Amino acid sequence: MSLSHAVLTSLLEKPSSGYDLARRFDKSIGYFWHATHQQIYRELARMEAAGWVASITAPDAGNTRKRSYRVLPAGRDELGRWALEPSAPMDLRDEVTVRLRADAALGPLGLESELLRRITQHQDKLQTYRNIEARDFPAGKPLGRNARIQHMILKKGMLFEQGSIDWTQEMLTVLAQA
Amino acid sequence: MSLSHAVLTSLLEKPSSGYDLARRFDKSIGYFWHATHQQIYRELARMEAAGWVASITAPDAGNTRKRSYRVLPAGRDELGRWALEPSAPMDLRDEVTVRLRADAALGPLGLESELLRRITQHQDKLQTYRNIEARDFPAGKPLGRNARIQHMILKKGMLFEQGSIDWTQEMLTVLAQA
DNA sequence: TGCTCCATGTAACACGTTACATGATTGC
DNA sequence: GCAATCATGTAACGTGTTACATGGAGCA
Repeated sequence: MSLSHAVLTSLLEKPSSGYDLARRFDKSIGYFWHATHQQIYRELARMEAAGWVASITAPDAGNTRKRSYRVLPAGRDELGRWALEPSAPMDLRDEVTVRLRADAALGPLGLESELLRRITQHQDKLQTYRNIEARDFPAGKPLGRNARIQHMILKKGMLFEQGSIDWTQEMLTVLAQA
Repeated sequence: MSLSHAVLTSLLEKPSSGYDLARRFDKSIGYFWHATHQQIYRELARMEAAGWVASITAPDAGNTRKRSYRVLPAGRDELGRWALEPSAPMDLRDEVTVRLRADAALGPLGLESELLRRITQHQDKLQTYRNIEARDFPAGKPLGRNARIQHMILKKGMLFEQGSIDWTQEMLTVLAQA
């Protein structure tokens, strides 16, 4: 698996506490790799035991338990090693396709409202990505290699959302025909 | 989760043995919902205990243990109930985006060959889908409601593969620029 | 005889989700 | 004082993966 490597990458970009990582996984990187805070704490504990990361009491901890994690050389090595492994293609397991197959097998169930709801969700997410794009990758500003890579990852999300909207709309017309 | 409901749907389309289901999940439906044979046997056992499906010794079992499963009314009801539940949006967790982020954080790692490999995989899958489309949904032939839904699901896969090819090619040009 | 495929299963483990617990800090 | 948020964690369970086991059938 690669949750640990996603966390390593995120930590490399910015040393953080588990809580901050969890919130970042709910925002930027997490749009592409969801994880709950329990998963993240578990991975951090494992990686610290493995010597991939180290933690100190966070500078802004005050009287709290807040800890700050950073990547150790062994973690960098592991991440570089892993990044070059061949990776499995993404699988597209979307519950809605199963529901549509069930609709086809059982007869019309009235999935239209669900599809409309999905379109709204995709539009919201697309707008979120567009806002991030406008903020982080403004048109006309020259970007470095890292920024261009990050921008492409964001674009992937935008393409996916737009494609989902278009496909769902076509699906609605199919359901509308008798 | 919904593996059980995916299996129910598949069984509804055609009563089958666990082995046959596993092979179908490796072909048609499985392009959109992967499952190993162990998962399927586990689900079948659970659903039989729950009264959603029933099994008999398969007609073509011979001296083997082969069993044939079919959906019971309780299973149909459950599937119809589930299909109208609101569903979570699909998450796009692609390992390659994590690897690219790692590349951005660590410096150029040489992911080009991996990306080229992915393009080939996406092209192969696209061709597979096109073959299925030519066989099951030939142009000019009028299709019923069910066939149109199945066709749309297949199209979703084709759109995804084509989008992945295009995006990966653009990503390669980004990596090629210094 | 030995090989491959058919067909089902057990066991162990890794990953993901949900519920709950604990205590400090911040803002009204 | 009270609620919300910050911050970390335990426990239980469900899902997904990997390795291995078992035995029949078909074929050279």
